[in-house]
Amino acid sequence: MPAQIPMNSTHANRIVDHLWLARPSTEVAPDLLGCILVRQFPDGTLIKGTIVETEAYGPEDPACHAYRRRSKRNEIMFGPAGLAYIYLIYGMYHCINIVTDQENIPSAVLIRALQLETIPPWVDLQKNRKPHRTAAGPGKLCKTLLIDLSLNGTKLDYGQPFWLEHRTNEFQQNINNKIITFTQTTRIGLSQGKEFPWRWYITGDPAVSQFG
DNA sequence: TGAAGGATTTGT
DNA sequence: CAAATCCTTCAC
Repeated sequence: MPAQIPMNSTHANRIVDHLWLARPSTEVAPDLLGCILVRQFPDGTLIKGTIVETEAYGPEDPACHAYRRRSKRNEIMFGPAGLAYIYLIYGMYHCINIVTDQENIPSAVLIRALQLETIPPWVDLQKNRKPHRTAAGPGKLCKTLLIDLSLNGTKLDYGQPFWLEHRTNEFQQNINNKIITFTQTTRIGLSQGKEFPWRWYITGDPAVSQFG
């Protein structure tokens, strides 16, 4: 049994629930900016990071893995909101998505970059010249948080290998006061569906995986 | 059954 | 700009 952390009321209110994620990915993706992805390991170790860059994928979207048909790889995308859809890309990197919208509507948000609260001790700081870019990019993010295919289909819930927490009040106030702003633009690395502006990031954040 | 290519990253 | 590297998809 993995170590359990007692859930107090402060904590419970912060957990992102499935209903909140059961909306179109294009609505959820910008809302996830500023939310915190928490990774919990079997020994209880927690690594937290603020989401600073996302991309939405959905039905009628030629860039979506499930655009053509349901398959063994993409079937998690058809599941209920709140599952983790993880896939292997270019034979060497993993990417993590949050499944959104209603069941049977293939839809997910790719988490492209985190601003980490603390750098995990297993990260080679010699190699990572800039600590704040340790989780900049979907592949590096999964490498840093030790996320691979074994976690595909996991529910994002308190006590699980990962869960989501809502924005802090301070973060939300900074949005309200326009101290923090978002940029919406086109997605990265696609051959189809390039024209859809379904990528969002925190303007000027140094952990955003790519500018331009 | 085989070939092409990918929601990436790194180093030349 | 090309390599690394493996799984999925699609064509034959």
